[in-house]
Amino acid sequence: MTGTPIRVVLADDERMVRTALRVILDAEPDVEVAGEASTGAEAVSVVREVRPDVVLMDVRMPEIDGIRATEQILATMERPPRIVVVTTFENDAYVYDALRVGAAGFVLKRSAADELVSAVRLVARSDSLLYPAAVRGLAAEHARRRPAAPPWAARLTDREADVLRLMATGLANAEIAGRLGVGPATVKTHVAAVLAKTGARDRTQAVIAAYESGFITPG
Amino acid sequence: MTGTPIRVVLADDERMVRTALRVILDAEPDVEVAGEASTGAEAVSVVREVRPDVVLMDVRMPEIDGIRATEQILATMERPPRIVVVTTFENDAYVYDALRVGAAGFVLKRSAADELVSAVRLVARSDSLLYPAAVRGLAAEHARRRPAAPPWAARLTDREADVLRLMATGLANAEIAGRLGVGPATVKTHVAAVLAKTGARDRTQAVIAAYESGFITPG
DNA sequence: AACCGCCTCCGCCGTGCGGGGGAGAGCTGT
DNA sequence: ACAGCTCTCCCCCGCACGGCGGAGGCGGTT
Repeated sequence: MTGTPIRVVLADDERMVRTALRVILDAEPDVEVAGEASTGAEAVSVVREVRPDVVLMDVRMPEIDGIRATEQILATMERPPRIVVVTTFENDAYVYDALRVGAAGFVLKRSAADELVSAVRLVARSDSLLYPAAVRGLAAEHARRRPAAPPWAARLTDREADVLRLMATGLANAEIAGRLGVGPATVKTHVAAVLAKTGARDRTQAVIAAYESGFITPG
Repeated sequence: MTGTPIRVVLADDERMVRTALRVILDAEPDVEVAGEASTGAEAVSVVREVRPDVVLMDVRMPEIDGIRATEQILATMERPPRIVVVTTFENDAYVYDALRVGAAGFVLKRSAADELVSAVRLVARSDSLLYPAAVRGLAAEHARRRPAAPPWAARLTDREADVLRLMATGLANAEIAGRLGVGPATVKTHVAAVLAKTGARDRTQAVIAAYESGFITPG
């Protein structure tokens, strides 16, 4: 626990917010504020320079907003820091964009001090805890709301279509079986039927066919 | 801090996992394991009975899976507990469903002990920290939009990107090898790297990730 | 009744796949 | 000179996958 402290960079256009955050974080022995930035562009350069563990990034900032700054940092650095987006409103539309470009999480400005500190510690030393990369695919996931009638769709039975949809979410046969409440052998039968009817050689080709034909759609 | 302990219910079909979780949590003075369940149906009834603060819910369970158990608990209780989904794979498709039905978060089984404890404490006493209720509106509200650059695309090497593209056309390893003019063993190495970096369990999940992230597009 | 499509499940079996190592060559930046 | 990354290739191993054939039940159609 008493190793090197968690190095944090604060990016917010309001000085008051920055100092508030700094006061909170400086009170913690294992956290060190390594830099500050007041614009998105500044944030990018400061982060590149000091190479922190965590960045607290405001969404609304002049020149470049927090989203694009996040995007640039994650895209251009080889070992990028974990970026926590700081926002005022829970339903801020920016939040969704932040998640999509790869932010590790977000905190509300009205959060209690210890919640903020918890968040920093959490993202600093866990790359797989609450809502990781998976969330970023969520938007795409739920956009699958458009049946487009592929040529072979009519030939698939209801059950086979169910199985194909679950295959296209990356599930293994045993998992599909659990989901549908049937035995693994049954799933294998349906999978075989799907492969035959779609002309696919394996489940991967079947999933590709499902995407390409519009049977299922990405975001 | 020294009020009533956080009461936790463990739901997992494997006894070993349950005891492991129990050992970890019992070591914490402010956490108390109030009950265990080995099936989804049992989880629902146990949770109703002991009324815990937090439920650690496995996704894969007999009778009723963790998703439906979560759904039932949240739907039928007036003050439902916070439910943390426990999963093995970061990209487990169940995760999306878990979020949609209202899970508070999820942890990976390979997480460190203190990460688990942090997660329990976090969800127990914060309803507005990392990824709160707002995320659940994501599926409904923020259905479409462009995924932009996937966070892992930058981390793929040129060769790995080549391999992923060929994987996404349905080619087997040997075929990719022939296409790239290298040996099959080399392709296997690249495939393994792609799986690791995308968090995919097998080539099918990797291809799905490629589609969903916009790395490749249908048509 | 006879037929047929669909769903459910059971074996057996070969193999491609993915995890776990390791290793050498080349190239870059310090 | 050295570390670090990438690309190349090798081994062993366990297992999920997919191909094969077979079977029973159930509901429609003829």
